[in-house]
Amino acid sequence: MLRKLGYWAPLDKTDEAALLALPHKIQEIDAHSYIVREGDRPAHSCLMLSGYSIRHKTVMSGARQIVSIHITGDLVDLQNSLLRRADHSVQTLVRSKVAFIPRETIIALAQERPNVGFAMWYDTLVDASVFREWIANVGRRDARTRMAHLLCEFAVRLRVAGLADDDYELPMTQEQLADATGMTSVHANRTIRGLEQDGLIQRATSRMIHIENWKDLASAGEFDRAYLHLRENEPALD
Amino acid sequence: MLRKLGYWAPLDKTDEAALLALPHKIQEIDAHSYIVREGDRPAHSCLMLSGYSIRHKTVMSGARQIVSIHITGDLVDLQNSLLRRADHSVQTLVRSKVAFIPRETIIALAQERPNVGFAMWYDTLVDASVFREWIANVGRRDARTRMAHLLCEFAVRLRVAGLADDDYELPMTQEQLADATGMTSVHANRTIRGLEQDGLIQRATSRMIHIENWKDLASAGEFDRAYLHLRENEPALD
DNA sequence: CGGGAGGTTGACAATCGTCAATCAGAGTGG
DNA sequence: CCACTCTGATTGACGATTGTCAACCTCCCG
Repeated sequence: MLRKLGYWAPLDKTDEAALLALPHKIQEIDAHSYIVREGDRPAHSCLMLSGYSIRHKTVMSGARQIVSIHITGDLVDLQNSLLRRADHSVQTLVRSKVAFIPRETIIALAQERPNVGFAMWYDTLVDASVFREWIANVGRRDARTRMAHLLCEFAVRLRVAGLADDDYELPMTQEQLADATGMTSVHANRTIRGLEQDGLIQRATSRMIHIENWKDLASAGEFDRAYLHLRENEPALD
Repeated sequence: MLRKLGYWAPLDKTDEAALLALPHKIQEIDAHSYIVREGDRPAHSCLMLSGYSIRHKTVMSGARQIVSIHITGDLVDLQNSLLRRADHSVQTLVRSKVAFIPRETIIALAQERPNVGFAMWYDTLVDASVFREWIANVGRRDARTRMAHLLCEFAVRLRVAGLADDDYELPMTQEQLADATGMTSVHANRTIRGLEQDGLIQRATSRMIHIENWKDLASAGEFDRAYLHLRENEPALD
């Protein structure tokens, strides 16, 4: 479970053992519950063992912006817990299982085992790369492109994590999709229907996405997976 | 010079000495030159010794999005150099002095000296927090608010670095401001003139900004410096 | 069967982009 | 010192994308 960290950096057996030996508390969390709230001083980091969560910020006018979406296996809260004060909230999308790990033990482990520290640092760097792509996404692409891009990103990440094939569950309401892409829920609806009507995706229910035509969807979303910094031997989607 | 890292994490004398002993090559770089291009595999990280630089991405339609702006003292390129492949470009805004440090020596130092490694990791975490704020900025705020927010961020960062007081140089064209805030240069012009006409800022030339009324500007920009994760004893701007 | 959350649709308005022209200032060569 | 040129700033008219408001629908669940 905790081994996703080894994805980029080489970890030996003792590193892995040390990770697995980290003290942690596993908890089932209801859908739509907050794990961390903006302004908190969280004492724990957390790892998604199952389910999905989002990170979001609230601007003063009251609007919400989702800054990232997390799937099973993601280390969600390094960011908030290592910095002292949470600059954003973390919330589950569905009922999820989450492992909480005390902040100090993570820092201590990073200092004792440089390999592990580097792996976590690398994870932070990849996170930052995704953030940069999202800035470009909301800043410089139109609604249709943004939405297609989000669907592509989600598909690739689920695939890499071994959680989906061509069909996948997108556990978000259209309002949440809108908050992630910087538009209104009405426009999100029109946009996603547009993609469906053009034959790029199919939706069995509003939450189940089937990618009809990966090439066209990726092209509509101007999607290039380079920013995810996957391993080079990772198979392409189509 | 290299000591800004000690801002957040405690570094002892030997850590500082090790940082200063890093092999590096100092270079003067012309205005508007690329330090790294998207797609490169850079072998060096760099530190701004003087001047300003930006990081930007280009979307397929050709539009450009600036994802961050860097000032003297910033460690600019940890992101690109540690990840193997640059997902964005780095470009100087003005003639600048830059120290290049080989990627491997940084990684080695981080592993030998956990304190230094943690300090650099922390720097990455703060960078990521700024990215998140920018996602919210371009995703959920209107043009006027975005522009005011950018001006506030720049003012605070320059102030903290000891590089400016109430007046400061904003070494960007309006087209670059537009690329940072996700609008067009025409709209950036109208927006910044709007702020000036409402008495929030004054401009001696188009590059010299004087903040007339910090409270109103911060409020117009919905600016809350928490996301910069400054030290708590950092004095407020006004 | 009723209630509620989320999805869908239409009419209209506001923000912002596009295109194109003009202006201002800095540097350059004669 | 002056014409020339180039880049960036400024402005107006117009159009496109996206937001707002409001209604209605559909499905799920107790």
